[in-house]
Amino acid sequence: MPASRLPTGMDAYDRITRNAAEVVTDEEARALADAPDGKRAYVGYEPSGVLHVGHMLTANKLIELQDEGFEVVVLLADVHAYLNGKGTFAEIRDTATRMQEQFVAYGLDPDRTEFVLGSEYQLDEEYVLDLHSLELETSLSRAERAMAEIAGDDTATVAHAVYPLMQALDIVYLDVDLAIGGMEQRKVHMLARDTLPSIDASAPTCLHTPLIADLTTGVGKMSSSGGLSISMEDSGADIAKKVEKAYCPPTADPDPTDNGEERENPVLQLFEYHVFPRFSEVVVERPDQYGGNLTYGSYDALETDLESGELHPADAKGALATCLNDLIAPGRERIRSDHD
RNA sequence: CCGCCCUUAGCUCAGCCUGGUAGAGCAGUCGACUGUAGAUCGACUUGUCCCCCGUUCAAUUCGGGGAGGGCGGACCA
Repeated sequence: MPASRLPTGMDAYDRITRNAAEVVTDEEARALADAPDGKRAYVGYEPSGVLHVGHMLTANKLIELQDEGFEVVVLLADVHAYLNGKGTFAEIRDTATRMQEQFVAYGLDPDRTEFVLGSEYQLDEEYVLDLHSLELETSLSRAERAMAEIAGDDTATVAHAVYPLMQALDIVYLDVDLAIGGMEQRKVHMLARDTLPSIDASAPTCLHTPLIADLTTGVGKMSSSGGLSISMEDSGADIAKKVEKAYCPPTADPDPTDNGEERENPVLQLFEYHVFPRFSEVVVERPDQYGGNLTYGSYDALETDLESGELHPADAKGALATCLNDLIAPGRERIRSDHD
């Protein structure tokens, strides 16, 4: 497994915010970057049996933050998963353990990562009363809007309204300075920033990672339910097949669809957000017929070559599949041995 | 609590009035064409017709009940 290798010449602020879609606020992030030691960053995940690229994208950021001196907390949000209808409590608890193992296999240092099960503290009387206090401060429609990107299209339940408020409280109870999440978390985090002062708690700084576009269309975000997604249980052949099918015009900025929907290039996104943060060098194997192998030390160089036509998408895809497979292989081994 | 509308393929829906177990678009799969994918052609696949009871030779279709969803009203001295 390659260690994360950050480009030289970047200051702490640049490294902390690298590949972020958004930071709230910039000033707060700069303050954290000035004195990162002992500061705490966290991400909460609903336990699921198998990590997918979305989990790994935020995990990349956690690994980088560890290297910057942050204390990293991973919340295995079993109660949240239960509130979001992900199964019985016993089932969810079981998957939490496996998820933790996969994060470690992926590269989170077990000695420097605090894994916390939500139910360890979220059912305490003090927590529940604080939660009710936040409920008093929050309109139903605000809570519902915060959850819109998280809870599918199913009818909103009372559980869904409570869910984001618990996320806000978690930030207090886990003593978090920097909340990490995908862009789908932004409304939850904004809600936390708005309402936490009402219980005399300080609002967190937030850093949001981009969402990888749908693999086959480049539209919207990759979902584990709908289209293709890449997960830790994929075999090398599975990954090769999925990457093969990916939408990949020779540009980082594809034209919108006929319906006017914005499109991204998911292959380039995977290079940018998954491959280069973890590999210092990427070798693209290319038949002599087309010019032989290419080597890239940065995402920008690869993007430039794809745009110019020097790098053909089919060759880029081959390298992408190889890299993704290398990233996933340790976790896949972990899953396999669990099944035995 | 009262009333109205909805529930059929993965998705959006048609069909039901005038019973004979079902269709379109999109999606998906495969092929052609591009050194990837997409676009474009060509072919193909898909269903406890929400559940229960009843009428009938026969119910997705008619009747009753139930569940889930949407909307409106009432209550809120």
